[in-house]
Parts: sequence; structure tokens; C-alpha cells
Amino acid sequence: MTHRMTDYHSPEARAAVALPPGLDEVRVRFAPSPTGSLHIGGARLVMYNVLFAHGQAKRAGKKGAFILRIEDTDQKRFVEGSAQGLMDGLTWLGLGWDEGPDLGGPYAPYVQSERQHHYREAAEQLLASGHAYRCFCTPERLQGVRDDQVKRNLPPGYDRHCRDLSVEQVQAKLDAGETFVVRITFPLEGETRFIDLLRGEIVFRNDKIEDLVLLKSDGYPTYHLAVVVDDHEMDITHVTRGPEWIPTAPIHVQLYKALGYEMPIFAHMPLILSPSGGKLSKRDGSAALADFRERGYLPEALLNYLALLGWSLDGKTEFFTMDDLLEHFTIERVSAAPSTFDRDKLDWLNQQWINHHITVDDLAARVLPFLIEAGTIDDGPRDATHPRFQEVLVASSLLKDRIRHLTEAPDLMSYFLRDELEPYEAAMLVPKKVEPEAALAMLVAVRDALPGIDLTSHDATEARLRGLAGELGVKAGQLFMPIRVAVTGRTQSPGLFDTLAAIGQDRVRDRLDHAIALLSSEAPA
RNA sequence: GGCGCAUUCGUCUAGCGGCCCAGGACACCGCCCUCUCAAGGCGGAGAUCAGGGGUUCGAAUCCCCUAUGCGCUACCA
Repeated sequence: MTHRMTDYHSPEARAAVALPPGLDEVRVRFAPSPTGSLHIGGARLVMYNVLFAHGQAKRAGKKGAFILRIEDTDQKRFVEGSAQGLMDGLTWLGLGWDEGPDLGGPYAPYVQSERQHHYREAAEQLLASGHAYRCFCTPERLQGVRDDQVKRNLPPGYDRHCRDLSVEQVQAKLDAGETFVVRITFPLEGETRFIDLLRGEIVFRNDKIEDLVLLKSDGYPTYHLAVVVDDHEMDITHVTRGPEWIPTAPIHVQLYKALGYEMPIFAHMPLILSPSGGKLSKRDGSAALADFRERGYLPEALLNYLALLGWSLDGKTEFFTMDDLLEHFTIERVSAAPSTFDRDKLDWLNQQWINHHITVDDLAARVLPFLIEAGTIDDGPRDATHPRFQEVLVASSLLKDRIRHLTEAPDLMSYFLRDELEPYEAAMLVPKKVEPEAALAMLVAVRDALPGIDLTSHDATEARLRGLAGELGVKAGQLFMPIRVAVTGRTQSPGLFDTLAAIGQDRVRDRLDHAIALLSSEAPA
């Protein structure tokens, strides 16, 4: 049967493209420019890279490496500390790299600004072979050309003004000291095509593509030259990146050919859209990885969510640890369609992780820094050696099912960890369908009975309080609510008996006294 | 404007020619459990598979066209 392009849609065919039989090592890279914080989309890309190299490739019996490379060829936009922040973020997520600026490796250096001569050599080679040419046009002229094109409703673009300069003309300008950039001599006719791992073949008409700049006048390469040269020299086998690079992929393909490099496999990963449409950005709440950390998300939950945004195992499985993903992820199952970031689902996953997938000890340890930051407990070691860790542990066990974000801990745990309750309305002490006087009487009764109750015994406390409700002639719930409010200052809390035990005899008594006083002054009998 | 990519419930997705008058999950609604809130259990509503043409005995699945959305259109990446 003829091998039509449509055959590519079968899972086997896609898998074959991802891991060709002859390939024995997968090398992928993430090459961010240090111009800001790590975007959540970048974090997902890194995860997919790691899963592909360390998971899928190794499962197939091949070697796999994930490389981190810094693309700092634009000094104008360089942001100090950005690269470090980026690495910190990935480390927090638990995503490591095999080679990188900090680790070094066989292809060092991993910072483009330190690889200048490679780009210059490649540019020389292209110039010599006629695949590139020097362009002496000034930014002003370029702008003028563009303005004119826009005015005449023509597609804006470079007019190839310097493409056919004679050797003598070029030399004359060089002698005159004119600055120049190096542009690709892009074919005027024909087509450029390549296989995208997620989409199949993509074809571009060559006459629609511009002679883009390869080497800037400051001698630095543009992305187009740098990425091709570095990916080749670092033996990158799969070029993964955002979909915004599809339109310029023909430039890269032609460069590979012109330079005589072996063609890599292209995989343009999907975009993450904001709920309001368009790219996810700061305006949509947080798009920066660091924000998620601050907002109390577990790295496991974020990873879990990100994995599912654009990829699925079977459409049913929702929970994945990194190990699960390493065991099951296949890059060819990543969707080519962009997906919308859904905060609700992330929140749900985060809560699920807290509720069901981590231990109480773990929760306590993770919550500790947030409690310290908020001033709920004093500063100290941010681990189990903190003097109040035991209390945090107890509070964590009681609130485990109720926390959605770690940031909620200071508020939710305050009545366990602080002696003073936050002020609350006296009316909260009075349940529906109960008179204030009756509520007051219940509180007094409880306070009077308190010395005889062993709060450390859940069952004994329950038995005594239920009995008390009977004696008072009220429903258990009606009695429990005033107690709950008195000891926590709020109408919602973990189970009452556990809560009382955690707060302890003395504080319970004090808080009951306070509630009685409060209610008495509000509703004098 | 040009070029390109994408298109299954509001959202994330399953689906690879018959198992689909479309399955799972979030969110939403109801019920159960229950001392409150969660968690948990059960159930409901929600997609004429963007639209239209083909191909086929049969299409969400293959092909074409259109529409819409998004991306790119810098000496930024």
C-alpha cells in the first residue's frame, strides 16, 4: 500500500517518527533566554523534554539526555539573575538536567554568549557558499521600506536590497567602514518542507519567506543562526519548542542544509492559552512558575496538571507522579492543539494531592514555611526540628482534607497555633432557631462540665457532650455549634472533638469564658 | 494584508472507519453521609464531534472547501 502522508496519523507511525529505529540516543534541550521569569508554558516544555529523554527514550532502550542552554544573544533584554531564577524554578519542580551552564558537560559552554566564534564561523561558511550575504541597510531605511509597504497595503518585509550587491560593492562598503548584518540567501522558488512530530508534514512556499538576519551588526547571532548551530554542535536530535517557531522553521531547515548538518526531528509543542483567549500572560493572574510556588501549589500537583494539559494517557487517568509519567509518557500523544489554562482544575488537583497523596508529616513540613512567613509561629528551623512542629503536625492532620493551597494554612490553623482568637461576632455563637439566652446557657453548661471531661479522649468527649445536649433538651448540633464558634472563632472547623483535644483544656476554658462574656454583654438576660 | 497552525461538552480530554445518537475529569446542580466545613459516595444537566461537500455498505475518525480562533510577520527570542 502506498505510504500517504495520512498514514502519519496512526500511533505507530508517529511513534516511529519520534524514535527512529536507527537512533540510539535522544538529546533534547530547553534553551530559554534570560529575559525574565520562567513561564508556566516553559515549565511544561521542560517536563515534556525530561519525560521524553529520561522516560520514553530509556524505555525504548535508548540513551536520553536533557540539556539546559541559555540563549543570551540579546544583550538589550538581558535580565540579571533570570537564569538562576529559572534553574531554581525547575529544581523546585524536581526537573533536572544532564548538562547545563552550572553542571557543564561534554558540549560546554552552555551559554550562547560564550560561543560566539561558532556562530561567526558558520556565518563565514554561509557567506562563502553564497547561502548568506551582507546587508548594509540602515535601520532607518528598513523602517522606511516597511512603512511604505504598509501604506501601500503590501506585506511588510525586507526588500532584498543588498542581496545582489557585487563583490566590489560589498568591498567598497566594507572599506568605507559601513556596518552590516548577515542575512540568509533564502531560495526564491520552490518549497521548504519538514516533518513536525505532532502535525505531520508542513510545507512552505519559499517565495513567502524573507531573508532574515542571521548575524546582527553587533556580531551576535540571532536566534535562527544560534539555535541551528548550537543544536547541531550539541547533537540535539529533537528540536522541541513553542509553536511560534513554525513560521521560521523553513529558515532553520535551509540553514541545516546549507551548513551540511544532519536534520533533527522537529516537534513544535502546543501553546497554553489564557481563559480569556490568547497567550497566557501575567494579566491572567500568574503565568510565572515562581508565582505558583508562592501561591501554595505543590510541585507535584503542578506537574500533574501540566502533564494533563495537552497530553493524556487514556483520557481517564488523572493522577500521575513524576515516576508514573516517566513510565507512561509518549511525546507523540501530545496534542498539537493549544489548550486553555484551567485554574479550577489545577486547584482541584492541588487539593487532591494534599488530601490524598502526601502524608501528614509531609504536609506539616510544607506548611511550616508559610506559617513562619505569615507570623503564625515564630521563626525557626523550617523542618521537623522546629519547636512547634508537633502542634503543626496535629493541626495538619485535622485540616488535611480542607486545605486547597498551602497559603491557607496560616488562616486555617490560627486557632490551633495562636493563643488569641481573632475577633468574631457574638451572633455567630447563636445557632439558627436558638435564642441567645439558650446559647448562653449551653456555653455555661459546657464550661461547668469541662473540668470533668477528658478532652484527649475523642469518645469520652463525644459521649459527655451528647449527653449534655440531652440534658439541655437540645439537638447535638445545636450545642456543638456554639462550642465550635467559642473555641475557634468560626463556624467551620474540623470535627469538634478532635478540635477540642488539639486546642487543649486550658485554652478551651479561656475561650468559653470569653464567649460567655461576649454573649452576656451582647444579650443581657 | 501575507503565511502557518488548530478546531469533540464552558474547560482539559478519550476516540485512529463499525464497540460512539460520543467515554472520563474540572466546574455546575441534586441526593446520601454528617456536629459545621471539607473529603467521600451516588445521580443529573451539558458536545447534532465548527459548517458544507465528498470517499465508503458505514465517518468524530480519510479527502476538499469555507468559517472561526490563535500564532508569526524585528538587527527579540
